[in-house]
Amino acid sequence: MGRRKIEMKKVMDSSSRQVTFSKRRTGLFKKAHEIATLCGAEVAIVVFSPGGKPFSFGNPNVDSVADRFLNQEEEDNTDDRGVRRSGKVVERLNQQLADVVKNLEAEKKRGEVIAKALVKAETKWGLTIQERSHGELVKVKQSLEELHESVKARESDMEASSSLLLLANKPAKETKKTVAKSG
Amino acid sequence: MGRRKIEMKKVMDSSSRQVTFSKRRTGLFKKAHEIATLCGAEVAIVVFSPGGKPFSFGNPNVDSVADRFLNQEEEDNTDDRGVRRSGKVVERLNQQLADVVKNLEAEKKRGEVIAKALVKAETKWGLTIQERSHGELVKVKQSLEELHESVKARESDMEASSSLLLLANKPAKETKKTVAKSG
DNA sequence: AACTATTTATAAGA
DNA sequence: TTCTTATAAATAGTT
Repeated sequence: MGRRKIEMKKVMDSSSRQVTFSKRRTGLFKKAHEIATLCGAEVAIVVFSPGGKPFSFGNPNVDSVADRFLNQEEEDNTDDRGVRRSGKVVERLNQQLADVVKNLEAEKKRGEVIAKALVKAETKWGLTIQERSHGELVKVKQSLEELHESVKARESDMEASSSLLLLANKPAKETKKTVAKSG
Repeated sequence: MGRRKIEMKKVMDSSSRQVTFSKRRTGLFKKAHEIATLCGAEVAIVVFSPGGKPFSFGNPNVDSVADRFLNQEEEDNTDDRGVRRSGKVVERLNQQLADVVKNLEAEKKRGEVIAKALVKAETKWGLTIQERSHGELVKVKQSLEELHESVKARESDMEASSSLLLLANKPAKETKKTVAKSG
């Protein structure tokens, strides 16, 4: 779209590649803004420049769109031809997933409320937040450590599951070993 | 860009709004593909149509770009002048968060591999994998989701704590800005 | 950063 | 929906 048509391959000159990136990023984000405005669509874009710098566009914002996408990607279990794969299993998993997500959303909100309250309190009373926040930080740290432990625990679970899978995958029909463990 | 210039406001006719969306989504993704190709840029786009249907584009793929973006944002705690905000505490917390997130990512991938393999196995062998593995899969997925959400919850905590810390350290100047961002 | 000659994207229309 | 086509926009090369 300019003085000449260009080949659709990587621009080799690093300098003009950067220029092209800047121009086109602007154009891309403009288009995104337009489709959002014209169609009431939610959009999120993340781009890394050739230099590795991140740029983002979001309407209403990147995070909310990303969350929405991730949370419902689980529902999308169609294959290339748009045919729904394995019914019940996926369906059940989705159900459980939905439950968990629901619970967590609630927790998340609770956390936000508390955080905001804290900040407000500080603003209003000018209290010695430092001490108070220190307590908070300690809690966070503890939680993180617990989480870390949790992750480690899960790792063994995963390995157990992997083994299971390997068994399941083998054409073997005789090896009816009692597949134990998971919790 | 067409027979007439149109106002940049929401198209009121639901039908033509859908048409506009389709056309522009195509164009948007094309542009994204081009900037990726020409500049070697990584791009991820998620769009929800006015009807609420999700569409995505990713190069190399949505998830990897999203991960890169999210992980990187956690690392970026510099202000406008490139000065690192609040020192050791936040730094440590960030470090820990990064570790956890890292673990999570690994878990997630492994989980996906297993899930896919399971589906394949089922298709290929027509075995009653379903029953055997169902319990396992459920547990794995559940664990992963719990873990994921836990991490998210922690992130909220982190932000809250960080806010408090920042307030406590209040250097007087009020600047936002984090990463290049528009929209 | 601007400036255009061209190429693209796309609003209407079929 | 898919294709056409008249125009508006984006942008490659230039200054």
